[in-house]
Amino acid sequence: MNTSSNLGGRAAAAGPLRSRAREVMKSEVIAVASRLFDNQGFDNTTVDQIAAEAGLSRATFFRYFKTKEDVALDGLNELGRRVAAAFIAQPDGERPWTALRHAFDVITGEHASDPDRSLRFFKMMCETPSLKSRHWQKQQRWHELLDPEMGRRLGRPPAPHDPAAAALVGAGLACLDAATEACLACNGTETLASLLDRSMGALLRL
Amino acid sequence: MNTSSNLGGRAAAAGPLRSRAREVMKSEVIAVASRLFDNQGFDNTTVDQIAAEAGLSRATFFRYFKTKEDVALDGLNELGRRVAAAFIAQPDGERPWTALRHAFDVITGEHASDPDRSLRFFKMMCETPSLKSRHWQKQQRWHELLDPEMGRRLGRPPAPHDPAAAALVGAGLACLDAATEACLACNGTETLASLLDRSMGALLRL
DNA sequence: ATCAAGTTGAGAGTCAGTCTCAATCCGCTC
DNA sequence: GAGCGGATTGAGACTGACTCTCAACTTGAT
Repeated sequence: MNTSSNLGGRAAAAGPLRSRAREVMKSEVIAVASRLFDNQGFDNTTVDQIAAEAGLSRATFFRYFKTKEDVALDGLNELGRRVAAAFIAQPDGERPWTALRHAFDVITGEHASDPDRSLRFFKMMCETPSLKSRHWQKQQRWHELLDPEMGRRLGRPPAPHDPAAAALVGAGLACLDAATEACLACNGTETLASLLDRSMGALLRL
Repeated sequence: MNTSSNLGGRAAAAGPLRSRAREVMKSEVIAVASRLFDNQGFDNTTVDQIAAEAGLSRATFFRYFKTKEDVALDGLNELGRRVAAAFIAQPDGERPWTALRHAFDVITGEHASDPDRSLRFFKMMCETPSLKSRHWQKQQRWHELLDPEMGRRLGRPPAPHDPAAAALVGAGLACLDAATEACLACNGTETLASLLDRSMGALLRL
């Protein structure tokens, strides 16, 4: 239970760059927590337990993660950045909706690379309201990155408070959610990519 | 601080029908809480304070409302039911997207009937992540009512795990959110209805 | 060697939400 | 009108997430 030797060793190994050490710490905590979440469920795992098994104090845990949910959702920030980058990288000739669909291939690709892990994650999220809620919150922050590019692609004069760009991005994210739910409902027998094609395609013929 | 006289009086007045008394109690608590939220902000108001001012114990408060957020969002359940009813009431000849837009007039009407109160509510929600989060959760439950009707209107053979209906409803709700944000951003100078027209109209030409 | 800045653990405190238990209130029956 | 049974309440203990403060320690630069 005494963690000082652990901490000393880890800090020495991480050594030079503070930010690097921080990332190492984070991913170790995430690894420990993921195992606990898988074994006992998210709600049945306390922060004290994660902290104890990862070898840090509860106070330090909250210095690394704002909330318990954030341990499980750490990847979403970078994922959002990657989706935004992919969106911006789409050719200008592409229609906005199609460009957004292609940008989401960052996500479908992530799913395709390890469908089992992905499905387990979806399942945990659906069973855990607080997690789903926090997931949505983090996804909402993607708007900050995606809306401006969507506005640019719509090519309108920058209307003062035009909700069109935000509406399109929000609709895209809603399609993503619907596809995710469907993917979970059919237990992964259909790919996320094909379900997303159907979701976003359905909006083409309103 | 002693509330027994209050309670005795209220209970006696409510008398015959239990469920009626329950509604009266709820709306009184909501009134007290709304005042506190307006004056001090949502996060700065504790459940103990609401309970004390409304003349009931904290335990009883949680028998009436699952969470503190639910006091502020009590109306959403009935609002969802009304939107669903309006959606079902649209003529079958209407295109699904247009029918959904018209169903949302239940909400735009609510906004139009008291724009100031509505704007204050939007503002509190935007300033309070836990509230926004819970609002989204409650709105997600509208899917249960809206998706089947949307599926019916799409007139497809009931595909096993087709995400189309959920995607359309989710997209509609995203447009509603975008319109709400825009309405708050322009401080109510544009009506929610016109902003919703622009949001949902933008999806017609993808 | 030392000094300053950053990081940590310990521990107390706040608040939401759950649970149990005893007291009370209600309508009902005898 | 006395008592009975179900429902509602308040009191209070308890859990767990999250915040804050403070003293001890580590690290890197001097």
